Amino acid sequence: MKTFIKVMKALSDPNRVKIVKLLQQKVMCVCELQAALKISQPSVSKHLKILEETGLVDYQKDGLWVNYYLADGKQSPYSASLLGHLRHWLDNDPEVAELVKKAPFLNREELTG
Amino acid sequence: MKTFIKVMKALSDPNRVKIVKLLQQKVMCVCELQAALKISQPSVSKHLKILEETGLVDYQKDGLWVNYYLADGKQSPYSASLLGHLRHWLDNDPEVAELVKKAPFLNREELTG
DNA sequence: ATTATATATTCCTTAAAAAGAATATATGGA
DNA sequence: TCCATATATTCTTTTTAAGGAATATATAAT
Repeated sequence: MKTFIKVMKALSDPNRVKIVKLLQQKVMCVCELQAALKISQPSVSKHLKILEETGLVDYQKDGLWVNYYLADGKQSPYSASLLGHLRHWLDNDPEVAELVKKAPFLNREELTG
Repeated sequence: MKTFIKVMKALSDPNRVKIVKLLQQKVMCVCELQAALKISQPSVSKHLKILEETGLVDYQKDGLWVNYYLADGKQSPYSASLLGHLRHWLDNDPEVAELVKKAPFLNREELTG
């Protein structure tokens, strides 16, 4: 029950769902997600931690950058299933569509200059 | 996005998830759910309202009693999908298993005597 | 070593959710 | 009409979650 609730809670926040939809487009660092979502950097980091703890995202460090990407969901069947559905769910949501459209142009080099 | 978040939030509470699992067994009135979950009657009513607003459960009045049952989920693809998964998810959860086992013996006549 | 910078953590404030007690509503029966 | 009862709603309190500001951590470059 606990792990199920955790996954549901993780996906009960619009910003976290947006992060998932953004990571479907490409691997992103914290600063790129921050730029896309227009919320503070600490807030992004905290959301990412929650997503990571539920097996929805994973990361790999690369120097100063931390690259986040969607997990394979093997950690729980709930994560795997929801990640699967979210591959198409919400694609028609205006806010999500907007973010997805801009995703390719997010560039950590430009953001950090 | 809003309806998706609503469904996720609705299923982010253990008592509401338990209600869903109980209603998989049979149609139940508020007092039967209350007896099963061991929480207050107002609390059960409020949980049911949340589940109903997200298209997860529906009800039919029968005199003083209100019979709740699982909705067909047609209200949203998210509800439908989650209700589908929950038909087998959590069946091995100890708490859920216990509730499910006792469900057949919940009887509104005995509870209300 | 010192500095710069990307990210994580802590702290605090505010908002949202859950619980029960008390109360209201509605239906059925005398 | 009056009473009993199943459920819904309101009110209040407590807990949980989200946000940003400030701070800490870690890595890279000079």
